[in-house]
Amino acid sequence: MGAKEGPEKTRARLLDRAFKEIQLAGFQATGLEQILERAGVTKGALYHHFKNKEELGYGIVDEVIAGVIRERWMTPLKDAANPIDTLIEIVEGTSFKHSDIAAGCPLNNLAQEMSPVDEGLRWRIAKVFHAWIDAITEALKRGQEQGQVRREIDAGDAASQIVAMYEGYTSLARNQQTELYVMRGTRALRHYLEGLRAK
Amino acid sequence: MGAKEGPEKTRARLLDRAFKEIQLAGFQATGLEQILERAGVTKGALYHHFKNKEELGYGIVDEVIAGVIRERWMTPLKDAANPIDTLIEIVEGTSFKHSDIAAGCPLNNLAQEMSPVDEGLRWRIAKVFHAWIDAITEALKRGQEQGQVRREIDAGDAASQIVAMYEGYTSLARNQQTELYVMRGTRALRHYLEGLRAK
Amino acid sequence: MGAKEGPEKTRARLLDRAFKEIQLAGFQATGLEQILERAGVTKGALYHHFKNKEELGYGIVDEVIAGVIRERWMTPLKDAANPIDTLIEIVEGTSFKHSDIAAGCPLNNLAQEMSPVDEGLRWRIAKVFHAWIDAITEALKRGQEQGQVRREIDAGDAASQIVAMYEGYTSLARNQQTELYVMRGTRALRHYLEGLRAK
Amino acid sequence: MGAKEGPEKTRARLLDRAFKEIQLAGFQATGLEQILERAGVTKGALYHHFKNKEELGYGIVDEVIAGVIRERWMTPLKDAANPIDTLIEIVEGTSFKHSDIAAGCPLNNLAQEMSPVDEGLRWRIAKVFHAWIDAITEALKRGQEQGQVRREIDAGDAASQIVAMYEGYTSLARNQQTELYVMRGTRALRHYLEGLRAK
DNA sequence: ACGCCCGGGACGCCCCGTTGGT
DNA sequence: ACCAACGGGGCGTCCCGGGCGT
Repeated sequence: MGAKEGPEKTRARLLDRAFKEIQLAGFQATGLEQILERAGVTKGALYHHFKNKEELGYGIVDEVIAGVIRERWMTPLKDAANPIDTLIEIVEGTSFKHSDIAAGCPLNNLAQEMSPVDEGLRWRIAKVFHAWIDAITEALKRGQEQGQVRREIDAGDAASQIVAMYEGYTSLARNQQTELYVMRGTRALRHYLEGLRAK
Repeated sequence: MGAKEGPEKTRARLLDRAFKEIQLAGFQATGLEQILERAGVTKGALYHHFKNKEELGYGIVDEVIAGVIRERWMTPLKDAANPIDTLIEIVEGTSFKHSDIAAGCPLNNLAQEMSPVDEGLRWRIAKVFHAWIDAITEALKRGQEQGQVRREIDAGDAASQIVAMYEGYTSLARNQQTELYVMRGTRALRHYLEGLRAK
Repeated sequence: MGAKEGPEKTRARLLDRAFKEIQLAGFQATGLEQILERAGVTKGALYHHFKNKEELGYGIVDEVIAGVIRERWMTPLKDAANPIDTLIEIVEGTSFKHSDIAAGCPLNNLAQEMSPVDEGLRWRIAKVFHAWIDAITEALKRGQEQGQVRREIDAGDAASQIVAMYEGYTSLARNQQTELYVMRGTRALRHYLEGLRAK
Repeated sequence: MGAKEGPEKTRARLLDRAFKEIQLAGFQATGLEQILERAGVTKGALYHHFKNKEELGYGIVDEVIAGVIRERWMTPLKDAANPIDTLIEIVEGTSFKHSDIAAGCPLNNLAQEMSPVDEGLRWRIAKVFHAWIDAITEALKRGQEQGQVRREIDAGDAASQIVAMYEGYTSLARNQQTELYVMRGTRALRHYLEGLRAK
């Protein structure tokens, strides 16, 4: 089976595999059997760890996706010498791999698909978005205090702008399946970020 | 039955109602029976006009959604005296109604949900996005010729930026269900558009 | 359209095409649309000539299939100098073409598929079988009077035996899709028929 | 519920009931829901044991029908002192009950209905027919070795003749719904079998 | 506690034979 | 003779519990 490594391992396998499958086909289009098969786990095990598909989704948002965002954005920003430099680095690190372009941003994907369908999921996704924007806001505020970021801008507005642009371009790229919009997106974001620097 | 106004009317009712229901719950989560019931049309009529649910989706994209975008964006831009003024008007016309915020942009909603699930749908959505960006690009180019838009900017880049920002903020607002991101979005877009004006 | 040749022509086209399609896939598995398309006739026309699919089936049995049997068996037997010679000729005329083997005997096909499903159809098929066996019986009786057929055999029994063997081997061949059973069938039938000759 | 006797029991119930219903109305005309209801089993159970209706059909052919034929023909022949006596016993054991006449031979019924519709089913049915004829062939050969069966006949041809006659008369009887053809069939078969005896 | 097999039903989509109005 | 509309099922899928074993 591959299991026999303790329940925590099983749970992690489930979350990990479910996240990947859902990323490929969307939440509703992904059957539990499919996840189970790929994870090498049985239905009994799934329902031991999660009450239902919805709660599996909660786990994915709260643990997997939030983790991805945290690792990619929050952690680097936490102890960044200069938030703008760090943000540029993050943005420029965007993958140009075709599969990554087609994958899009997991948080936004789930948000768009599930927001009207499942209030609990919507709410959890909203929390992650909020935390994300908040982390950027805080970083920019610190930048303002340190004289690296222009004082007259509203940090919250700027953080929103960064996330909105990021999601907007990522969405476009995902649908168009072209590098073009990834390029335009990173360029536009860098341009915007440079414009935030204090003179 | 409520019909009896010719087949074209029936087809239109189907498309219209399907669009609305899908906008509320997403494509996959919306059952055909539900659409049928609300439209006051029978299953036979549906399958007379459309081969299957997928082709109904194609009709929605090609006719309904493309029509909405065209009406809201393309038509005003077509004979705009000044593209930037017109774009600002469009952007500022964004509804703050709670239901509209929760609805989001139908094109982007479908794009995010269905792009990985249905290639035919993805392709049709991509075409609409392309036409949309193209219309803005052309309008900006005309603005450049007429000395209303800064000559040094790339019209295509700017058009992408406008659409990306619009979709990004709309997505955020839809998930957060707050006016905040609509406000931030319109403000940011107006700011961006003003920055495109020739001095 | 190809029509415009009077209603009788349309009806004939319908029957003919329906017979062919049903022969290929069975009665239930053959959709009306399929028949209609191949016949180049519209649904309205079909329901003008036949009350429903069932009655179309009746038409096929009474007119097309009965006609085939009549032409192949009854007519030659009607004015046969020697019934045994004629029967042997008929039997040896069996086609070895792969498509004909797979087609089987239309009467028996319909009989096996539809007898438990549609009493009206069963009854009409039974009538055709009866007429068929009857024709052979009569021919054999004439043969007995003319001293060509052994007097001690029961003509009805022998006629049944001929039809039963014919249908039995045809069924086998159709399912096995091999010439083998056609060969064995014709050989066995000829052998049996020879055995009926008066010494 | 009625079950709770292990999965094997459920599967058997499904096969058994499906066989009976199909025997009454044909494969295509028999709805799964109908089978399920009569079997006292739910759809979930059905699709746990079988991939789809087709595979249920496979199960019926391979397990139920093949079993019936085996029990009725193969097993008695296996250790028959004299194959001809045994065959006559089998043939004379044919039921004259009206419901049995109308039922016909399950193997031939399925063969005629489904051979052109489902290749997988056709193939499986063909295998059973082959095994059936083969068993008779072997028995006759043993009879030849033991001096009970005439040496000059071809055992394979004779076996085919037996099956073809059996199926032919059964078909006729099923369609005509008369004992007449069962009588004629058994009489003809006995006559034929007696003719095979070594003098 | 953890995992597995078997089973449970509710829909989901779609196809089919059919009927009005012209 | 025809187009448009009708609506009943058909099969299959999906998410989910319960009983057992370990």
